[in-house]
Amino acid sequence: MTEPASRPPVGDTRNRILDAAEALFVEHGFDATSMRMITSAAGANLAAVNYHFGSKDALIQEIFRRRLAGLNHARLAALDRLEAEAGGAPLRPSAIVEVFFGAALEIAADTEHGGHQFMCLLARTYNEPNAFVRQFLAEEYAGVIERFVGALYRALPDVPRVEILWRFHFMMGAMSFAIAGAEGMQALGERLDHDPARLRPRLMSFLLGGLRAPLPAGAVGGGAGARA
Amino acid sequence: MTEPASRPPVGDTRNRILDAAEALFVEHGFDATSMRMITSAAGANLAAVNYHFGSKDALIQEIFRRRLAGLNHARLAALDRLEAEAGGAPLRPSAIVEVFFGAALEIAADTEHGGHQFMCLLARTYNEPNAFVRQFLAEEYAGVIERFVGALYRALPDVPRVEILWRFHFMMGAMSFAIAGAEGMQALGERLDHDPARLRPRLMSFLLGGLRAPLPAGAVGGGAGARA
DNA sequence: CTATGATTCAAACGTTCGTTTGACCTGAGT
DNA sequence: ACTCAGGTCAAACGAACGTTTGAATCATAG
Repeated sequence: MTEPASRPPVGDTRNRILDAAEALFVEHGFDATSMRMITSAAGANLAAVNYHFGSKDALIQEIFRRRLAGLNHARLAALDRLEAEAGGAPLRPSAIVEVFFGAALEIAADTEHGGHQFMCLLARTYNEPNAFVRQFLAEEYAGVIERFVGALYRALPDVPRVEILWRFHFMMGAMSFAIAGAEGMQALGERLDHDPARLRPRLMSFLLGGLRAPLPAGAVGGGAGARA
Repeated sequence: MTEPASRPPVGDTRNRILDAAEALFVEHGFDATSMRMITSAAGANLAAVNYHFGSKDALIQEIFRRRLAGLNHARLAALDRLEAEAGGAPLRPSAIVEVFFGAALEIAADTEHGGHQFMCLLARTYNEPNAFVRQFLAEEYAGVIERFVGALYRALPDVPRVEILWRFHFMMGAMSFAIAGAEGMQALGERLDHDPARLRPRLMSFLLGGLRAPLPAGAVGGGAGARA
């Protein structure tokens, strides 16, 4: 049998390693987290990572895979539902933005099961120079981005597609900092309430304001974006 | 004499190391760039880094120091000039945003002297987990952020200061992705023109749209932000 | 009870890391 | 000519890295 699925002390070494590695990668980064740190934090033997995953790189990929699959599937399903309800009519931009970025914020609000830690890791990884990590993220996201950018294009027909792509990119940056940068922000001087319940409306109004801002002078169709 | 300042083959090993290290850090990150990569790219001996800088960490700090000092000084000087011209009247939010983020985009547009490379490195480093890099950035930025957030607060008296702080943070995220994420964006599927001359108005209209967006429901003074 | 496959373990592998050392070159000061 | 400080160099340092190995352990199936 491949998965015994019996009672309590099941093959959980694998999961303990995934959880410990995720937390350590958030705290120190990929390169600065050694196999010995991971396995000792997980209470496992040094060889356990290579036994269960094959290599450190494969462990990193598995950490992202197990979380991103659910996230992006939920995003696409929610967009499908929205478009089905609209029955061919273009969606409201705010609804599209809510689906994509709200899904991320919901995971980031889950501090119990490591969701917040993972989203910090993911947000930082967008700018990771490591080649195979970038490629893995790009493959995992390509289809989702295309779907959402397309939906926004239909929702904002006056805005050129390239402008929507750029603004989507800007929105990703704002979300990235909203999730991962809160600690770094407190270091930057001032007090701020870090209530995760208030983060969502804060980020959403900023994102929508940016998305629907008047187009820059050079762009075609130079008018305002559209209604939300 | 400390600086000979004589003719051609002056003590430029130090500068060659700084330039080579900057480029390599952009391409591979801090941890993945070894001293041997740096010194061989700079055409110097392996021991040269420790001789001229003391350690790898000190080299990293010096790379940021020599660039950030000028950038943040220029930002503060431009804000001083703006406030002097206004003669006590609050500034236009768009002018404040232009000064802070325009200064970064100007350096990022300079591909000749490594400005673009450095801004990519800086943008990525905002989310760097490395402890001493974070602290160094925080110290370097604390005063500047406080000045600009204060100016925005006077320009937008209806917006609570904490909301301005958050939106400034979001704007930093958008700028970070605007500068550093362009390559990662192309990997995400679609074609996009990467004309640096168009990047600035694109980002600026997005930032201003977000900054002046209606406040989220929970915030005090729930009205719109302000004029720009 | 024994055989089997999966898992854990201590120990070592070879490599690369950042740093240090001491000799050597060079050019200006006396 | 000699000194001496600033700079460069090849070589080595110990430590930590990711990975591999082969034996020990364990639960279960025959």
